[in-house]
Amino acid sequence: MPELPEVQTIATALSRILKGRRILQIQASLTHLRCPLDLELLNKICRAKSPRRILRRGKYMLWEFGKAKALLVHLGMSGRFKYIHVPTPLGRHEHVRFLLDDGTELRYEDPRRFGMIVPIWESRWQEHPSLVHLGMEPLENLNAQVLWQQAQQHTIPIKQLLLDQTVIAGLGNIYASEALFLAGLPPQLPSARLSLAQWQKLADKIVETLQQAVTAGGTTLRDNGFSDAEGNYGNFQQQLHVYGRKGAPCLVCKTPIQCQVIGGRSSYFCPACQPE
DNA sequence: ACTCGCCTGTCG
DNA sequence: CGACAGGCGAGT
Repeated sequence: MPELPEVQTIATALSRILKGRRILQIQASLTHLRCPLDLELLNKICRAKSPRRILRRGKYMLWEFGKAKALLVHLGMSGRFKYIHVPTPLGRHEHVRFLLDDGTELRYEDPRRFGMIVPIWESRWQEHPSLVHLGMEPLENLNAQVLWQQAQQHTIPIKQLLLDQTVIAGLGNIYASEALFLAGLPPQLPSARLSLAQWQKLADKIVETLQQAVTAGGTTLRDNGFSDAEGNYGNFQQQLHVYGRKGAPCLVCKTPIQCQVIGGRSSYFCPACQPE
């Protein structure tokens, strides 16, 4: 479940690894992840080339090889990259190999196969259907006024709205819970009921949380096992206030943290610090 | 706006 | 051994 900070951390690590390195060949042991793997086109784009840059948009990564040549990569639930610089037998879920020109390789591992690696050829990547509907980029153009306006049209709980990628791109379960805690807002509050001032505070806390998580290199928990392509773990788990802390005392007021399913997702909050 | 299907590891 | 989480897109 990599969210924006984890995807950013991975993109940064991949940029380091691929800088000045050419991709010799892409191999795959499966025909599909979430989408079909078009090996032929993937190789056509990447073979003997080095990505100009690796960008992130929401939870997507873009490996840009040219104006109209790119790989669109999403890690789904369990996708990760591993940098292999010592001969290592192929793991059961290491589905895609990127062989590099110095004898090292990148492997894409994804037990649940919800990720995607999609070649974009001869169309601007900005227009790809997966990207075109994404909402605001939180670290670039989060706008409380626009959020407040959009929220007027929704009846769903605020926590659920924060996970809607067409509204804000890149937030997932961990950081939505944390931002709501810091803003003092209960996750079940109907979206349309937030005042503009509350949206301004929430937007600030979203930015603050994500920036700190990027600085910490993401969040590594037992159930996500996150590490970047170089095997570095994140540190933000030490700064979590509510996520995964059901029954534990609130770090501010010692009230036990509650967990409630909202929109089908576990939502953690402090009933005292986030009153209705 | 809700439901389903895609998957496998982990938990009860 | 069954239930379930969980992002996203397609279908209703």
